[in-house]
Amino acid sequence: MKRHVTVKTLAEQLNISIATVSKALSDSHEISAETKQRVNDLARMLNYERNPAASNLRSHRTRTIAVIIPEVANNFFSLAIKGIEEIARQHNFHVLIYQTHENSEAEIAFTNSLVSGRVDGILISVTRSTGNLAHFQSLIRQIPVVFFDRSIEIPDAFSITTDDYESAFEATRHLAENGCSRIAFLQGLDQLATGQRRLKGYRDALDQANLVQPQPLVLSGTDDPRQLLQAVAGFIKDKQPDGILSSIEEFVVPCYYACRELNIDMPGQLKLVSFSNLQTAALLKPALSTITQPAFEMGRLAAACLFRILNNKEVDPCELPLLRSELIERESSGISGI
Amino acid sequence: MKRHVTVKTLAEQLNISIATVSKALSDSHEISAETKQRVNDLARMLNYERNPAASNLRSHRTRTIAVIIPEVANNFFSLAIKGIEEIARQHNFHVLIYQTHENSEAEIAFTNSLVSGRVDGILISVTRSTGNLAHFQSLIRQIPVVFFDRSIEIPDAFSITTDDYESAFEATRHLAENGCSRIAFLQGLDQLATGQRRLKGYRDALDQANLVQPQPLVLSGTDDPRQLLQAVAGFIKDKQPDGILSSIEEFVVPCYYACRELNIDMPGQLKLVSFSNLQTAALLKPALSTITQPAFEMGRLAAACLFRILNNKEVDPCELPLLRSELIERESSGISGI
DNA sequence: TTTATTTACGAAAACGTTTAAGTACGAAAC
DNA sequence: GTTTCGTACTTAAACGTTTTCGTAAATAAA
Repeated sequence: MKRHVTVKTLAEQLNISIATVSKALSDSHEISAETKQRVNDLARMLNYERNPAASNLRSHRTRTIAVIIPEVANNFFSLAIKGIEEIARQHNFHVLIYQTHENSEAEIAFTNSLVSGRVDGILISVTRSTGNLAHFQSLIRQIPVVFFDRSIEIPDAFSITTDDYESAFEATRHLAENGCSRIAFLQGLDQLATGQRRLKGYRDALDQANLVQPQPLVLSGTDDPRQLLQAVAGFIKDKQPDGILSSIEEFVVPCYYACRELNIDMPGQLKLVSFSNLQTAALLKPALSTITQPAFEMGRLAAACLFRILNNKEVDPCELPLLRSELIERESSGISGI
Repeated sequence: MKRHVTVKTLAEQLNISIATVSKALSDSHEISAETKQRVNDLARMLNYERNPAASNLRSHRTRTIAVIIPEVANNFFSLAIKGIEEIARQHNFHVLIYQTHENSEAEIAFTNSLVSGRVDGILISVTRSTGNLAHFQSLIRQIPVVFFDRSIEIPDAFSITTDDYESAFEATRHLAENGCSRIAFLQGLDQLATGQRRLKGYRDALDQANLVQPQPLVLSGTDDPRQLLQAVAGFIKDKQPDGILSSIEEFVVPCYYACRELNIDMPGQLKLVSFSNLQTAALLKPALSTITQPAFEMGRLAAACLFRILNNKEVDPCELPLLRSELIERESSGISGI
């Protein structure tokens, strides 16, 4: 095991001080071009890599960001991570991943463990049960934070979201126009502003189409994914909707299975539109109508926003763009048959 | 902005030395129960979080692992990450994510940037074009590395893989038994041992069924995902297979579209089985027959293996379990119609 | 010529931990 | 009664950078 090469090694071999080496490596203007050249050459030759711990400790910068999300194994979030990682790469930053599994206590534990200088900034899509605003109030005062998709309502918080209200409104109207009169809403994000916006879009569209039911047709999400099928099947059997707008992708598979189980023809007896980033939406039977969020673009934008903040550029929380989702009408919400 | 709380703060308030504080926080046997109690109480009260950089620098341990994969936005890898993250959580470790996008130079750059003490260990699923064995030879001597799924052939390297040969063999036989005589293989991992094993399973099964063609029916993957549809459609049109075994999930959507485009009835004229972790496989039209790898379990296992190594437990590279994939026969490889 | 200013570098002090080595004290061993 | 030992601490030196401040020489301004 040969000795690890440090700035000291380089300094000794070149007969200069470690300060000069350090400055040369970070391309300081204090150092002559010639010296920089010599240092870089030797560094390359000896495969020198600066020790990140020492560097972080001294400089209070980590070149690392954290991404906190409910689940990695989800089409939306994995696409978002892809976008985030791409931007981080451009800035030569490292990316830490944390999954909350919709557990808001884990979320708090993660953020707490991050404020002590492990990362320079945080990108977060909160748990569906996140309610502790005070925690985030204090968090965003300690470290740069950008929320994406699932944000919470804090003034001055940076968040990148999509046009939840408009797309839910449009999808609901689309169902109404295609003949649905009992349109249900599968809510997965009850407590969140994101979920509330989608719900409001749905409600307003119902209102406008004069389809408001005496009893609301809204199903709240369950925590246990294994119970989802039963919950959805029970809901459909019970409420007999002829149209469904699902606010999260997780409901899609249960909906399809429930229809098979209950012998319901989709889209004949029941039409479905879902927020979803399924690559196979068009290949399903029937092809799924989706509200497709620009997940990749959201990841990129959220990360870009964070880096602007980290680079001390002016960012106005109120002027962040609202990304547009796309309603893609396919068989599941169209006329029967193919 | 109030002063950050460090061991020094705690030491001063308790009138003990910082060494005692540090040892108390790490539950050293040198410290009395009473002192530990006092330290921990104060730490909690002041929201003390140990500075990771200082800790890493001094202790040469980071409590961080890196995961290097081709893509996050892929059902197999996102499930694997989920498993990895779960195990890392149990050990209170942090997880860094790096995407290579199948670029082996990026892979080398990542690993090089990691050996200088940024992480304690690496989990990697290599690029499909990874060929530089020497690089990995030297890497595994510098830092604990565990390969998963896409491994490379280095003696003494730890790798967690599935029964690629057997499952490819079985799937091919399944196609043959269901009447296919011109069975093609869509190769996505040409250079890798993983891909070679799958190819061999396919070939041996063809051989056994006496279905070897004079001209091999093998399509190599392309680098550009946008060209995949054209490549697949061209291949099918050209070679006229009546059965396809696809070695990666990326070929699935192109296959379905190609069939539509070429007006080929699946499974009537062409049957398909693919390595895949699609959640919607059963809902496609026709439902997709898959070889489903235990991605989540692989992630867990690979991570567990890495932690055994990090904890200096004996691990014999040759005795690592071979995980079993599951062949799930559905409509796409079955009899026509539903 | 004298006095600023600029350029290129060095000395040394951080950054916040961990840990090796040392110490004081009481209890047990002889 | 001395010696040994274990317990519960302290001291001080790392770990490998970055950064502040200082300085000598060279150049420009006066």
